[in-house]
Amino acid sequence: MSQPERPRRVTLADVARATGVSASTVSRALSGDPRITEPTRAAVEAAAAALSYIPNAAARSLRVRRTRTIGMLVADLADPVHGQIAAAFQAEARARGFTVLFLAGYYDHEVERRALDVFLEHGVDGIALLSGTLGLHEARSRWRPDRIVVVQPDQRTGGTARGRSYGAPGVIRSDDAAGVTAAIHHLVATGRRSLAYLGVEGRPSNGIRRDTARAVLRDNLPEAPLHVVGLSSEAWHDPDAVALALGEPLPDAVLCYNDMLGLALMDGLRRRGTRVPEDVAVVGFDGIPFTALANPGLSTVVTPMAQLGALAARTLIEAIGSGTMGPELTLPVEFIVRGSSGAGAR
Amino acid sequence: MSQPERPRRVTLADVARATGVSASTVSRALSGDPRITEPTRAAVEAAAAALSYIPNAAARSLRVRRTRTIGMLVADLADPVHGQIAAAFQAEARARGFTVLFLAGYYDHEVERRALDVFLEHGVDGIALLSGTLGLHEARSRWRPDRIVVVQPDQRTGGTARGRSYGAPGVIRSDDAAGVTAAIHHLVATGRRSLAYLGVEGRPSNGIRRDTARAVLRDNLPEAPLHVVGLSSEAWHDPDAVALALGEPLPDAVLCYNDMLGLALMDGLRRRGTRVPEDVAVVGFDGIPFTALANPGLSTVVTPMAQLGALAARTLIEAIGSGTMGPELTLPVEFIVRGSSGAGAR
DNA sequence: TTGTACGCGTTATCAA
DNA sequence: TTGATAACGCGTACAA
Repeated sequence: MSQPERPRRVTLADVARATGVSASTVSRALSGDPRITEPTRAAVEAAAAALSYIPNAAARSLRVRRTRTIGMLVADLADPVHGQIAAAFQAEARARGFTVLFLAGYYDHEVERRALDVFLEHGVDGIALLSGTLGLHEARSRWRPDRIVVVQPDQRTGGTARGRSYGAPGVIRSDDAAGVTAAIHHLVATGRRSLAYLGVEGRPSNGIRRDTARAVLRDNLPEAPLHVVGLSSEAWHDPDAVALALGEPLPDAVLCYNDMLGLALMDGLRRRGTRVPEDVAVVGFDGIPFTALANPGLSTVVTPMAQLGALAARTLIEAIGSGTMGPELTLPVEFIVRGSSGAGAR
Repeated sequence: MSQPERPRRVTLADVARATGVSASTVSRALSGDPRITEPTRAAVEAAAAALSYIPNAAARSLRVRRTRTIGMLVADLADPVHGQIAAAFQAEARARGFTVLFLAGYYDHEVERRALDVFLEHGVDGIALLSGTLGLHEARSRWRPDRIVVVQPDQRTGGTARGRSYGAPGVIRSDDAAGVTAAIHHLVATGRRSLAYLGVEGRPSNGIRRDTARAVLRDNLPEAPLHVVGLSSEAWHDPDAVALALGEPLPDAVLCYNDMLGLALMDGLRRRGTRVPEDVAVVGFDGIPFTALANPGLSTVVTPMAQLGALAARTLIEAIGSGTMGPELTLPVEFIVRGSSGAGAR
């Protein structure tokens, strides 16, 4: 009974035949063309439903040269930060009638270049770059610059001077520098005197966080320069190694590149008997939900992930419609103090 | 200088003109047809590169009726479990030359139905369903049953008898029942006597975990039936409420539907002064990385997320190639004991 | 070994 | 208000 005679897809012509009109009438009726008479439209719609007609997106986009599809290049779908931004992006895009094609780049330049090609082959109407190694500059040299947005780029896009950046349309970023500044101020104000920065090598956003931390600390505590340590992106899987990487003597406060590293550091310190926050204060970055559930809670700079994603989609889709890309947008971050950087005792 | 004169896309014909051959020769040369002479191929490739020719996927798929595209319907991209599975799925698909179109369903049936339509419009070669409310049955009634895989379905797909399931080709699942069984055995064996299950309403996989827990407990501790509590999917944002939901008197062990709930419960108990694991043992489910970093570490049933995703992609793509869908596959889970369910003291 | 001709399913133009 | 026709860019059967 389940003969493999592949059931050829129902087309406009089939609906036309069933209704007794021409294919163009069906096309117009289904696209809501106002000059189709009401009974005709009703008949067409009934037939389309009865045959469960599904329009062929390939044929349409071949004809109209638009796909209502956006390509989003994500560094790593398994990363909660990227996942949250991607989810918000897709939700906003969907609300505006766009479909999102996701590709992961895994911080591999070759993969990312290839992903761009895939987007172009599929004729996307716009492209969103989320983290990763592909610079805005390179992407824009390969395709229409007015249809690419970048979320959270390196500080080197556009000019940047101490957190104030200017002139890079299509860039949606969070104010990492302000977040780092707040964190350092907090640590110094609560009596911490030897600060370290635990970074992740090769992440574009690592640079601005580290450099800002260094600069702010220099302004506030000139005699004790920032101790900088760089780890691999997978380092947080091994808490002991993370704690060990800090070296001796231990600093009394550590700002981490992201929350996972912060959580791993807390665990590593705990395992060697160092108390957080009494001996060492720990601050993370990103504001993933688990920071609130940790014991003690992890102080962190909260990136507005949902807004970043939604705003990126909105900006891109409006640019697709209008032909001009909106200006660079910087969203504020929030620094949340929790137990991991509590003042001394408690 | 940046005149908006849209730079018409380079086509096969353009490359042909530049090379001085016909379009079909270009097509053959670029697709590696063996009967194209070497110098011709080289010339074509040079011209294609020089013009930065990008093939038009819409035109191709219109012609060959294949897109080498797979649609994956994910319940929630922001959920770490789904993100991990999706990432592995995409990686495997990419390695086999397929592009993945992701859509999120947010556990909304209407949205999921619409997502299916989008996939069909785009002419995907296959569909993967990850969690969500859309049953395998409904999906298969709307499209080619032999090109749909489901990851982690409700236990009601196919027949299931105490963890043994049979006869549902295209289903890739983890052995949740075995994981729950191991967890309950562990809790009973370490002296816990009043057990509770903290579930999430409306999640397909909640049923099998809860029912298995109840059945296994009945077999092992008939005099103390499982205390079942159902929470909303967002409940974990409020740790106090989660702890409160357990009621009085507190059970001495709680199995949670997922790790987020487990982490929230630990935090909520801590905030009201209840000790984990001394007073209450807590066990999570999924094995997200944060369980290892929590304090104490959260015991959990580890779902093989990466394998689930990769295997789903492999199964689906092989079915697309061969025309027959492989049998149901159940991957083993691992139960990891950590501090949160330690025996009594420590 | 290469070129010619056709059709995939749609929409837009033009004519009726 | 509706229908016939052409074209979007590609792959392939057939002819050369």
